[in-house]
Order: sequence, then structure tokens, then C-alpha cells
Amino acid sequence: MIYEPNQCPIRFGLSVFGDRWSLLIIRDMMFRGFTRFQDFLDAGEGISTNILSGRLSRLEAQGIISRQKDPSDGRQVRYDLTDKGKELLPILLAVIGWAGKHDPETDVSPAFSERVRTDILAVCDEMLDVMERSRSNPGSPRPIDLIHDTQITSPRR
Amino acid sequence: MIYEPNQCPIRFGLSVFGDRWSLLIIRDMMFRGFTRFQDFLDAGEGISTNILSGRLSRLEAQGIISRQKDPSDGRQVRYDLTDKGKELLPILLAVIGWAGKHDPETDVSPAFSERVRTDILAVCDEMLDVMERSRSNPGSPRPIDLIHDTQITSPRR
DNA sequence: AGGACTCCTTGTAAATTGCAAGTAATTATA
DNA sequence: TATAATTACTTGCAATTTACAAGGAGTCCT
Repeated sequence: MIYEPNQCPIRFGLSVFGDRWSLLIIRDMMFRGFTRFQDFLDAGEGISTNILSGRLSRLEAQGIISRQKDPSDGRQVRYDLTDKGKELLPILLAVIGWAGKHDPETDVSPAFSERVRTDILAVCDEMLDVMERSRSNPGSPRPIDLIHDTQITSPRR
Repeated sequence: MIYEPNQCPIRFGLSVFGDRWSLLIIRDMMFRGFTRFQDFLDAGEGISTNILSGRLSRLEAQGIISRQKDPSDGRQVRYDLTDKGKELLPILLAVIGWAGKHDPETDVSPAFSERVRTDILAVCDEMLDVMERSRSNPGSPRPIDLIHDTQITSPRR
């Protein structure tokens, strides 16, 4: 599973997320705000506990996510994207832009998909902004889904 | 190996290149101009023939690459990226930009990596341009490596 | 005709994954 | 305060996937 990263950037990327699950975990943290073990299990992708556990450990070892015990509930562990992890957003957006164009059954809106393709850096900035705000604002507890939420569909006014 | 793409764009992307080898094959076609079965075997990544064969079939079935017999040598088969395949370039570039920043042993030049991060669409256009020209110009037969070639490092004059 | 080259398949061992069950630590409940 | 429930894992084993080695079919070269 560890693909011996060497100097090639694509290989290095694959050593981090070149498997069936890692990118889905990162997606759920980025766009859906997942932070708990149980969140990922319940996401409907069908990952099993041993694999999830292994992936979370590896992502932590690679500095993509951080891990800390919840002070208010000692049973729970909280996983968060590090800056290094958040900087994967352009990659995810590029995938969204491509899939939005080529997946005939995509559920990405054409407008969002188009904007990602023509203005990816701006979309990226806006999303990081939204993520930051929703994290510091406990009012919106969880189920924002920034892929399907249309609030970032059109150029910022 | 086929991850049941559904409507989610990230899952759809993973159904195409979410494995150990597909993205490396695409990288070699995109940046190194590989077109032959043997090219990939000799690339030094250590892919075995059965896996390579399977991946090429799958990429063809997915419309990422085309496959045609070489008219001048009936033994050989030529693989080329389709437009759909070429449009994966922004994803590869985003990976390069990220790895260039976070891989301490990267061999990507800081200038190129930085430019990819701040100006990805322009870099993308220029690369497609270079690829098109090197394809129609039989003078440069093969080993350009557009990741490490510095010709696209600085803003276009 | 014989040999070499290219793409690809087959067989088998090794590695990885999926599934079910179980565990330890903590918290909620009776 | 015992008991049950919750959360984040770990373990064991069957099933799937991959790696490695060998071989084969079609084509070209001499």
C-alpha cells in the first residue's frame, strides 16, 4: 500500500492518496466536515473498521490530518485536516471539474463544474473561506456538503 | 478494482484513476509521450505485464485512451490520450503543485511548482500547446519530460 | 524457415481487503 | 452502583487482488 514515494510528484501524491479510500476520507473531511471515526463508517461508502483505522493512522503519519481526544467526551477522537491536508483542495476541485464534465450521471451542477474549470483558484479561496467560517461557527453543526451546496456556484458578487 | 462510480465526482474520478497504476500510465503518456506497451514496462516503475494490459484495457473502455495498430509495424499497438484523457491534465498539475510544496525530496523546481499553484490554467494551456506541437513534429521523438523540463517554468513572454 | 520482437494471457504464490466478531476505555442509564 | 451503550479500535479468517514467472500468438527481419 505504500508505493515508495520517490522524487516524482505524481508518485508522491499516489503514496498519500493513491488507494481506494484515502481520497474519500479527505473529501468527507473537506466538504462535509467529518471529524469522527463513526462519521466515516456511516458515510455509506462501506469502508470497514480495520481499513478506516489504518487509513486514518497513515494520513496522520503523513501529516495530512491531526488527531486529538475530544476533551468533552473521552471516548471520542477528533480528526482534522492539517494545512498540508487542506492544500489538497485544488486536487479535489480539479477532479470535480473533470468529473462534472465527463460523468454523464454526475450530480455536480453544470454551473459549478464550469466555474471550477475556468476559475479554480477563486473557487478554492472561497471554499477555504467557507470552511474556516463554518468551523469557527458552531451554528452549522455538520451536514454542509460543499460539493452540492450551490452557494459557491456563481462568481462572487 | 472498479469502485462503482456513482454521482459523486470524487468517486467517479477514483473509478478511473484511483489505483496504484492508472495515474502513472496517464502521467507517462501526458508528460513523456509514451505510446507503446513496452514504453510503460521500461519506465522503471515495475508494473507487470498482466496488470499493464488490464489497465490499458480499462482506460480504453473508459474513453481515456485510444488504441490502434501501428500501420507501419503490425506487431505494435499505439496508445494515445483522448481529449477526455488530456483533460486530466489539471488534476496532474494540481498534484504536482501540491507535491512540489510538500515533498521534501521533490525534483520539481520551486519556480515551476509555484507557478502551477498560482497560475494553473495558464500552465495547463501552455502544456497542451507543447504536447500538440511535439506530437505533430516527429523531430522530437520521445524523451521530453514536461514535468522536469524547465521550458514552462516562467510566465510566458 | 528460423529467430526475434511486441503485446498479451495463464498459473500460482504473496499481499491486501472485506467481513464478523471481540476488546478497552469511557459515558449514560436503571 | 451495577449494567448497558457508545466509540475507536484490533484480531482472525475467507475472499479478492496483485506480483512474478512462464508461455503463446501474431508480425517482422534475414
